[in-house]
Amino acid sequence: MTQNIEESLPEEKRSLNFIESIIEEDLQTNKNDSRVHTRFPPEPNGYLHIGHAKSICLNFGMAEKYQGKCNLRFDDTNPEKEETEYVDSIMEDVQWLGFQWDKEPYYASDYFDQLYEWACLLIKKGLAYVDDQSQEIISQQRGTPTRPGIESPFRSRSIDENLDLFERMKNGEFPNGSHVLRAKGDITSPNMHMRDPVMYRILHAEHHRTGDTWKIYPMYDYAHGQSDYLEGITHSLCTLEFEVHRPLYDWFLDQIIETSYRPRQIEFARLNLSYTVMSKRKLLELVKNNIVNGWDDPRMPTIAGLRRRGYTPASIRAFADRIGVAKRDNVIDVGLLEFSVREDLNKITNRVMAVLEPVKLIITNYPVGKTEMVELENNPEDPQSGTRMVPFGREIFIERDDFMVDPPNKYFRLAPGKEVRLKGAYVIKCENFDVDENGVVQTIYCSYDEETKSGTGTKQPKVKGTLHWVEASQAIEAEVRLYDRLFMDEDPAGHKEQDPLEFLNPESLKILKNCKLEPALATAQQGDKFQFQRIGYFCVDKDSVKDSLVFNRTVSLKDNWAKLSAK
RNA sequence: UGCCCGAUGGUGUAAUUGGCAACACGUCUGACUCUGGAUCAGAAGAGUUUAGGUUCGAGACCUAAUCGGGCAACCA
Repeated sequence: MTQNIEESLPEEKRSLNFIESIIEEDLQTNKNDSRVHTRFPPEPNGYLHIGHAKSICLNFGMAEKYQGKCNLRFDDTNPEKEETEYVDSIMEDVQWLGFQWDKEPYYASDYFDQLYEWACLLIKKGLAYVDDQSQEIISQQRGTPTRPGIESPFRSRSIDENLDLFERMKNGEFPNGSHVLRAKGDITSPNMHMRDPVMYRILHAEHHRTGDTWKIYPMYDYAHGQSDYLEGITHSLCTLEFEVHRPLYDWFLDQIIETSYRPRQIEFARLNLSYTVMSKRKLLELVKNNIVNGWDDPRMPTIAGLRRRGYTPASIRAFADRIGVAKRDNVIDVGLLEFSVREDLNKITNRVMAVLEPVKLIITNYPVGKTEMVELENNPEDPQSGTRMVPFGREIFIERDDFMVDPPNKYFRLAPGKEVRLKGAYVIKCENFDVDENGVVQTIYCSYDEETKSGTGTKQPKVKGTLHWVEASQAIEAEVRLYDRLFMDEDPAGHKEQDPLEFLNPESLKILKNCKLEPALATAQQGDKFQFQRIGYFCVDKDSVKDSLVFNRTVSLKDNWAKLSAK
């Protein structure tokens, strides 16, 4: 767990977000005995994405900051949609992000008995009734946002009849859809959610935890606040679309609470990312249509996808920190996410040599058959990381991009007659090159100066460029997958007339087959992260097998040259 | 044409509760560099949606308008 920032910097007054302000006010007034207890309440019906990560960081973060607790609670009140598979992936993702929930995970389904009892209590208080009407009729009677509803003819049933009917619903005597339990709200309320909301529906379905014990299941509105109350939650943080549900959240609580303790629902704006879709439905579409290769495709904004892409938990937490929390709609630039990974990977990742699109380079005056070892720093940002020895020889590979027959003005790399430094080795000068019938460069011929060897200090001519390289005879081959953003439009889901799929980036995945890597990489393990010198950050994909490595590009290095040459 | 919420540089978030707008990303300079990365130094960019009002003083408070978002699952 991360250190409490306020503690380590007691004098520095950090500004508070609106949720922190509320919490600190509650702390000052000793509300709920000055406890802070939050919860992250996913429905186990899909994979978590970066938007959930914001919520996770917020909920667990508030608990950490104020020495409180945070529960993980599965909101499993709809047996038709929920599966154990999702429970497992959600737990994995939360822990991977670096958070640990209080005690064991909780489930709304753990409260089904209590919820049922409270429903009976509401009936006895004359505050709930069984409605025999169809879904369509009930919906019609509810009115519209601009027109009030009308009361159900079953609204005035006797308490005994309601109790009897509700019990028989529970016992499975009725088919799906034949009855519901409704709260007696105000059918004319300007807030649709107060117009006699459904508390229970009949569902003859197999629940992932309670099996076929229950034939009736509580609705979100009825279950959520009560679950918060049962767990001692103090601050129930959720997204803005639940704002209009808050009066109902409070209303249910009013009916059952007999203590001074009371949870409070606070809403914040959900995360939107540019060039990304975020809804479960649209993400599912990408998976179903095989536009991506599963939920953990490195182009997906899912936690699993980001993990496979090479994102670190720390980078996602830093991102969540930077974007802040407020109530206004927002669209965060994906660039900020990318900045956050680069920042972290730059600190922790070892530099290695990898040539993605190789072209052969022969140093004509280097002895035939000779190889030597040169010493390279593992990570200049981390003095503890040490150095390693890398083979160098007469024939090497360099990046095709790093040579131009007819270079523009500010090209710092290799060209006929030009000199460059080979990283960690010698300064070479391009003497000649071969092209095939299409004019594609086949081999580059250079000369080297033995006295320019790195680290010897004997002769250090000023050269503008330094290239990465891999010695040819000992190079290992690998597949490298270059990932880019999935959509070309800033807001792919924001067009009324057009489907997001119309904005797919045809180059979101580019597979390079015969990349040349320095031999030390042969032992790289799944998940290992590196900086490919001068190119970007890469990690070993799960598709890797021994002697056939696959690397994913997490993110490129910031490329000023690309910007320059685009001008 | 109802109710609820929101509106601060390109983006996001602040402004210690009324005292002439700060931070981060991005952008642009320059320095340094055996990664055109990183790092370092600096700059540009908003007068806070609009109109009234309260006040000596408003981004903060009040009223209205405008714009944006949400609400009519037996989903969460």
